[in-house]
Amino acid sequence: MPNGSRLPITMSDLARRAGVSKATVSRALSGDPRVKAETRERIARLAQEVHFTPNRLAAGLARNRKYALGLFIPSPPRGFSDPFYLEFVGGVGDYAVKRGYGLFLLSGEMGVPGGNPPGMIAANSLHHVVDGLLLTEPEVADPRLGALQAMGIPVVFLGSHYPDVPGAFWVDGDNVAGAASAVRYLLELGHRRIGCLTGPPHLVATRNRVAGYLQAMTEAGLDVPSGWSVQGDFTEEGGYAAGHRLLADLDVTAVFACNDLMAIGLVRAARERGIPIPDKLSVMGFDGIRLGQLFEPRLTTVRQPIYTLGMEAAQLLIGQIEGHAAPEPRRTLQTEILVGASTGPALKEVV
Amino acid sequence: MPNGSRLPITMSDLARRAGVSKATVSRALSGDPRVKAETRERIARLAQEVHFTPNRLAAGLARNRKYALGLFIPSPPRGFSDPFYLEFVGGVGDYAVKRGYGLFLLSGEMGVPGGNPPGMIAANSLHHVVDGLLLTEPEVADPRLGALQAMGIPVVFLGSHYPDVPGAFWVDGDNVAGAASAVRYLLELGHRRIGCLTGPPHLVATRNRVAGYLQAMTEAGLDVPSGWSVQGDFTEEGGYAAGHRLLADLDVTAVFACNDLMAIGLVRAARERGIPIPDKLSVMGFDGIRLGQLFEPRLTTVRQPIYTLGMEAAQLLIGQIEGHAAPEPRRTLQTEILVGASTGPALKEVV
DNA sequence: CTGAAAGCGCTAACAC
DNA sequence: GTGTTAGCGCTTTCAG
Repeated sequence: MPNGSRLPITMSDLARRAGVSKATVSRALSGDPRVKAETRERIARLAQEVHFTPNRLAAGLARNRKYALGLFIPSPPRGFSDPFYLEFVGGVGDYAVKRGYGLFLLSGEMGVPGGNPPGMIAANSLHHVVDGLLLTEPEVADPRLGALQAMGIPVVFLGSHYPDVPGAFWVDGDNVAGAASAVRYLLELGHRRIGCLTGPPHLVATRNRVAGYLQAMTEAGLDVPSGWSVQGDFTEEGGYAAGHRLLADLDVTAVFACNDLMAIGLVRAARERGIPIPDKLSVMGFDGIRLGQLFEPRLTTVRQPIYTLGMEAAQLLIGQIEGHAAPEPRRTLQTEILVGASTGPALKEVV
Repeated sequence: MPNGSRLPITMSDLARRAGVSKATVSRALSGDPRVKAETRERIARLAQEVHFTPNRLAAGLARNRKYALGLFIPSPPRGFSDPFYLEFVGGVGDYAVKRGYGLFLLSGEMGVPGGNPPGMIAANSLHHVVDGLLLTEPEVADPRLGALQAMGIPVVFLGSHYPDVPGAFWVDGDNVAGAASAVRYLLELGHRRIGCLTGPPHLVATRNRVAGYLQAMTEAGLDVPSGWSVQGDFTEEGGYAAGHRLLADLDVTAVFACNDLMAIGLVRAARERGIPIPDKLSVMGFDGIRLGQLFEPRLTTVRQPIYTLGMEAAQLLIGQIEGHAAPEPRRTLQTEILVGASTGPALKEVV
């Protein structure tokens, strides 16, 4: 029980008991330097005693604020079912609450400016629900950004933009460098014929990871025949299907998959074709999801610091909402390689 | 852009344009039968035209409501990382929004009545944030229920209670019957020596699934030596460790694991011990998570209708909040068996 | 059937 | 330093 009575205690109650006005209580509690230190402390103590907690809705109404961030659930099949997002949500949530914000779960398409999404919230009532939005999976020339900017709603993306949008805020793992480091790791193992399992081309993540792949290959002076790249869709099933296409005639000794789920699908396809992993084919993923570490064989992958990304995203968003200019509206965090059992040295090639 | 101007249009604006009072607009929009049908329609049409959306915070303030449900993230390691919860969240969210509620993400312990949770929200400000709570993973004699009831906050659990709490609301898959059906499936395959990989005894889910296991075994006239049951903790690692203990001397031909994650760990342990699955050991899980279907071998399991559970949970909670007595404050949904490749016929036993 | 007016709990000028 | 007074946008008596 927060207090003796049934109804929660209000600021007026507190003011009455403290023998001051509501305004003073409000100021005292918000640390306004104008109230005498002594009164401020007395009020603070009293507030503690009676377990007073301000009503955020009322405060929000008066200040035209919601004290809530909206978090869009990525559309299926990826969704939160990608354990990756949980960690992200954890980072966002922990930081948001520290700053007095709640986290609203949203979903739906909201691709079109005026369109009402089918899912968890109507785009036009976003104003009344949250102060700002956290979006995931940016697309190339993402239409959501412009729509939201036009509505005047602060947005931070988990994922960078392409082409670059001047006013945009985002946090991201270093996809290009991460992918390049993955390929370099495979190169060190002696692989030369390295394929790439890409994602949907409209996603920025795909673009950047493929760019990293090509960059590392080029650096190594290697040619990349078009047959070495096949397109998946970031799902396990997609990786499986694309894997079969890629492995139809086994022209590569290693594959860099643009995410872990596809890597897993690829392994399944390889298994069906009797290709032993990692003996005859090395497979590397990207993300570092837990499933990859439970999988047999444990996936070698590029791990992103997703909890931290969540914290930073929330920080950026709240900064934008509260109007203190962010020193840098974009943050790129470094990735690291997680070595599993899905990669191994290249066979000596018999030329 | 929701409307021409920058600021969202308010009810007063609408009233002015319609040439009526705010009160009438409010009544018209809430379908109050007292307003003349014609005026109501005129107002509704106008509201459409100008893209009016009521401010839920203001409405909430006036009616002492938040129009938000709180959803507690289960504590790690299970968390949302269990893909299962995504589906649950989807069900909850879709229903909640249909009824005009948002979904707030919460986390933290809040085990103790007065205790402030470390996570995403302070227990004592719950009142100001949500109208009701959705909790998962009920424990035997769950302390949270009493604390929340004392605070006067409506609660619905995903999972039944034990011992039964009269005022409690919950939805659940039929754990007892589901577990029993799993065991019966193994019996049909010819297994007689069937082990059980249990969960933490303080969870109701463990209790019920083990009860179902024992029930089916007893029905079949089979004895259950204590060595056939080992305790896990609902994680993959726990299943792996417990699996090694269980398989140290292979006394069973099949194992029913109380959830999929543990079943996966068990398979890993069996693999390490050179026990082929399903040839020498059949393994069955519970839940029907996607990971189990991606796993090699695909897991035979008991699938719960979790999206539906989410819908029903939200329905129960909103009913409770809005004060219309639920016809039945508990709902048990049936499970179904998903046949994978982790189970097979029992070896003829050489007696 | 509709309007006027009083709040919901808090914040923010503006006084003093 | 602190109190007074208006609101924030909506709901809800109470009149009429």
